[in-house]
Amino acid sequence: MAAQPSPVLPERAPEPGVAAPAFSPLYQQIKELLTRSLQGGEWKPGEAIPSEIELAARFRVSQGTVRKAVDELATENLLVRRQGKGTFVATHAEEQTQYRFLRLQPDDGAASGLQRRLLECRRLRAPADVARALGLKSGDPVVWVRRMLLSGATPVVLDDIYLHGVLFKGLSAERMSGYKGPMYRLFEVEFGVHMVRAEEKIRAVAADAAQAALLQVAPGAPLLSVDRLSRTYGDKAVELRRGLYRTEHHHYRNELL
Amino acid sequence: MAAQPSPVLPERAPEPGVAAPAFSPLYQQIKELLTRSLQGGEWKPGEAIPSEIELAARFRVSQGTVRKAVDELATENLLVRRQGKGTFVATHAEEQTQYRFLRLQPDDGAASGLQRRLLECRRLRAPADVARALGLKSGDPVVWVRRMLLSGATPVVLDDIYLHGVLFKGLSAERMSGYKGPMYRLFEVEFGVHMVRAEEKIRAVAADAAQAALLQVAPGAPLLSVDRLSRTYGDKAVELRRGLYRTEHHHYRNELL
DNA sequence: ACGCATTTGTTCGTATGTATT
DNA sequence: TAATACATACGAACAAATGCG
Repeated sequence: MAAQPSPVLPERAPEPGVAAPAFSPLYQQIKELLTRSLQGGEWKPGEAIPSEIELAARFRVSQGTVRKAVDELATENLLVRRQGKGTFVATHAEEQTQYRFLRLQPDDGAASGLQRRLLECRRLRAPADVARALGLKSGDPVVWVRRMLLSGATPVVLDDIYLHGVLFKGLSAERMSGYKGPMYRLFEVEFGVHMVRAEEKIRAVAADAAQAALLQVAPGAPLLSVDRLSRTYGDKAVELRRGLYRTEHHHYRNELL
Repeated sequence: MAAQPSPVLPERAPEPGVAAPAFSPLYQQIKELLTRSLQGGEWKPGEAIPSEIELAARFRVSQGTVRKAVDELATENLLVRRQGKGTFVATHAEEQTQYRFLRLQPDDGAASGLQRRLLECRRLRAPADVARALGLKSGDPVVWVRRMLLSGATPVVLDDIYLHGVLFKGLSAERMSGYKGPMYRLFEVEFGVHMVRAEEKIRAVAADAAQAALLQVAPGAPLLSVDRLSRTYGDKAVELRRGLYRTEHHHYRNELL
């Protein structure tokens, strides 16, 4: 391991006016350095990061300080600790729950078991609202994907997905349709884009004619509208997803802490 | 290391049937003891609990072990740490955000500023579904509250609230209408019931005639239906709340981690 | 099957820094 | 200024889980 002398050192910045932080605890600095390594791809999703001892040596801090930094990254779901094995970069590729971000559940507890059906996959220029959400300029290239999730024969979810055009350059219908497993896994494995968190805005809307036809409900039927903005390392927004959920036999579940 | 007289002692509980943990780390035991003290009312919401040093002495463990237990209770929002002052029991009575559990937001960022209007407050016998949710027998007494939240003159939320009848014995319309501030504060101050967490099930529904009239929308208009089950210490369910939200100018916001 | 090395998990102790009163 | 309380940081030891020889 390289020498890499002390991270940034507290060093009491002389802040006169407003009380800016201007200083952060050692473990926060370590956390920041770890995040940057994740962002830079030094360790890829699914891989193990160096042991706490190694990291402590590399950053010239104690094991306990590394531990606190790793703890926080683990509670934020960027890392996963496994006793006796090591600490691993979180991944969508080997997850117990199929859909980590999908909060929709059948009203009876049963396992979801949803089938995918790909409807569209096309490159187009970003509409104004999509561009704004993804931090692009209006007209910049994006990939548009439309797909459905079905429970048996009945449609349950209609998703319109807009992806950052540059990051997802080679994405095509062929590439998607040949794929088993969650979309976020494909993003990760094929494009090296790992989603770390997301934010959703939920509304009740009435189905218009086209949506009603696709979801096999009456026009005007109430649907749950879920706008999801997903972010990768560094909180960079890379996906905007507009979902319409049928909620006659499913519900969106949320824990309030 | 010290002899460690130990608080509860792991002591291999003789669990015959199911594979229970039967052992838990010291800090988990301390956490459990602290939770029990909270539940028993030894420290009330808003009060300070003893310092880490005192707790360490009381439980015969190190300060670090107490710290870890308190850390977890703080991340679960049961306790609030304040550097230099102490650790306090979380309370709804002195909160920055008015409604801790209400995730509804105006589409433009502006502050909510919702007015309350009490419609009903009555004691009745629990319907089967309410009883089941609250862990009561069908027909047991519950308090039913119906109220609205309005943004200016337009209704936004219609809530039907069912409360555990025994715990909220003296609750009446007079007592509520005279009250400023969030309902959960009233519950806490007047009835000693502090809500620690909740779980919501969200659907899109069509407004029936009565709901439409109250919320001033067309019959059949899409509404967000939010069923919330709130729990106090020990995860005891004490409130079932059925909310109907108008989402033309508001949305339900959720963070996915 | 057994033991050993590795890695994270738990617990203790101590010292020092920062915020509050 | 001093006392108190939480926050940070270091070091050490042992426990538990894992994987390998």
